[in-house]
Amino acid sequence: MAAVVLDRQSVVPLYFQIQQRLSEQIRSGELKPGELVPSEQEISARLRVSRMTARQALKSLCSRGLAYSQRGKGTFVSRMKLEKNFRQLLSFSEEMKDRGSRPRSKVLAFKRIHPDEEVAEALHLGPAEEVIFLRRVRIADSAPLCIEAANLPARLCPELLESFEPSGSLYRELAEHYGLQVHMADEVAEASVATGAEAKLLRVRRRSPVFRFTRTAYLHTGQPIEFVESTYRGDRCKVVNRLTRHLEIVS
Amino acid sequence: MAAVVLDRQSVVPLYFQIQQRLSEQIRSGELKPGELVPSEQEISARLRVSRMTARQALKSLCSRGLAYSQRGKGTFVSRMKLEKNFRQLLSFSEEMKDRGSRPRSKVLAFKRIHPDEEVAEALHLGPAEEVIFLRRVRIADSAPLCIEAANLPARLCPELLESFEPSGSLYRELAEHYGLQVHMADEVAEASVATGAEAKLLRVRRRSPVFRFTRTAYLHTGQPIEFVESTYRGDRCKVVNRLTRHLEIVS
DNA sequence: TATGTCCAGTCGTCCATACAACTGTACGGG
DNA sequence: CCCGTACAGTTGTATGGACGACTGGACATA
Repeated sequence: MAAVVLDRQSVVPLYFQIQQRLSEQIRSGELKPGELVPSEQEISARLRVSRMTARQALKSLCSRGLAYSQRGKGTFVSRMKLEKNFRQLLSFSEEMKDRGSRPRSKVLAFKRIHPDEEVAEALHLGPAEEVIFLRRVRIADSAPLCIEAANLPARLCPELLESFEPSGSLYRELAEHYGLQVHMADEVAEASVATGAEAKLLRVRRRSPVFRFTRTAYLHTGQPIEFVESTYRGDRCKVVNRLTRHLEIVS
Repeated sequence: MAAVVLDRQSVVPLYFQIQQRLSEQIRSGELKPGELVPSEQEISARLRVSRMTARQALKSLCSRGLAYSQRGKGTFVSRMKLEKNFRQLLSFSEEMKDRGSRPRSKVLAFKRIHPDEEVAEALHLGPAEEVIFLRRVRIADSAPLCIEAANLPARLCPELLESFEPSGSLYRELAEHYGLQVHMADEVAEASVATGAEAKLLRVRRRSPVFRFTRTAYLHTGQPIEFVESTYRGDRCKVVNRLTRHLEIVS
């Protein structure tokens, strides 16, 4: 494995090339869980990079959960299950594509409205600011999966009503037309049962179990871009999460 | 705000002191959302630290979601709602304490058993390895909140049956007695309705909405330490999550 | 006016080095 | 045999410097 070559002309940073190399070795099993990963010094010497660069590569490995460091001992490959498929922020369309389904939508409403207080608050709207409102039934594998009602600040996507085909992917439209990249979201999930109206739209029996989600999505600046309320069929979805124990140092 | 003093003798790293200082200024409103945070150079000059140290402070601010950096422009205070109360990995006891309730437990079972296949798989157990099994009804504010069934590898906490008072905090026992720090967990949540037996234990009506959680907790080495199945009353809990859009660079 | 150029400010990457703190092992003295 | 010391290897922190890439504005030019 020694015959490593870094491309020093590449636009890809050195530390990232190193991190990719190590990731591959971990995934392929060349480096097994619990084993020692090459030390900072070793990487530094072997690849002729400074220790700080080697260190940056190892740190990004750790932050991705593939390894962990112990002061005085070294850096080891994590025994974690997998680092895949854990709850990322995906749009409905992306999620379906991931699962190999073709997403479809039935549009119930698509208009510009004055939001209620909760929405205005969540989106940090000024008084009298309007939102684009989009309510859809989302369909996967020919059966309804959820009812979704999204609100977006009209100020940030003023031509959405004209340019967007409302059964398509909203996130893609935002990215391609307005350069708006959704970066993260806060989500609240509740367990509940379907109302009569919901049951009809979702084609389940009344009082069937459902998830109710309330989600606020943000750009990387922290600017709120979307507020969504959705109701998912309980029999067709699970919520997968990775929780970390972020110990606050209390000084 | 210039009269800043860093304690260079402290065990607290310089970058951390700087980060704390900036966090405070953001929280107190001295630095407002959207505003420019002191640049790396400015911090470096003002506090007489190297630029790398200033940089480390800003980076940790960003990773905590309080700020974001833009190449060529600067580092800005995030417009994010708050950075509190988002889903950390907390034990039941910790969570209750956070909310100001006194947690109680009714122990239904506490014994050493041979696990079924699902549990053995999740905990990476060898053949014939045993687990400590603990099943409890968790009570908050004098009313049942959930039923929780935990499995721990007996190898890692061999004396638990003797030393642990099973209505207490399991995580604290693990930390204090065995030096085992839970670091993260993967969790699957489903929306469902209570069975007759569950309804009785939770004191709700049959077919009331519930969350079913399946959680595997890990040490920072990735070693699985706990596998829990629990059923929460849907009317008494919400799941709050922060999702990030972790764009993989595809080379 | 419109356009292109230059420049200062900023973050991203990378280098070489140094010391502190911690771990595990080897060694020697009691 | 037990215990402390010394030492080599590792990560954590910190310094100081360098260059590249990008942004935004000032300025000159067409």
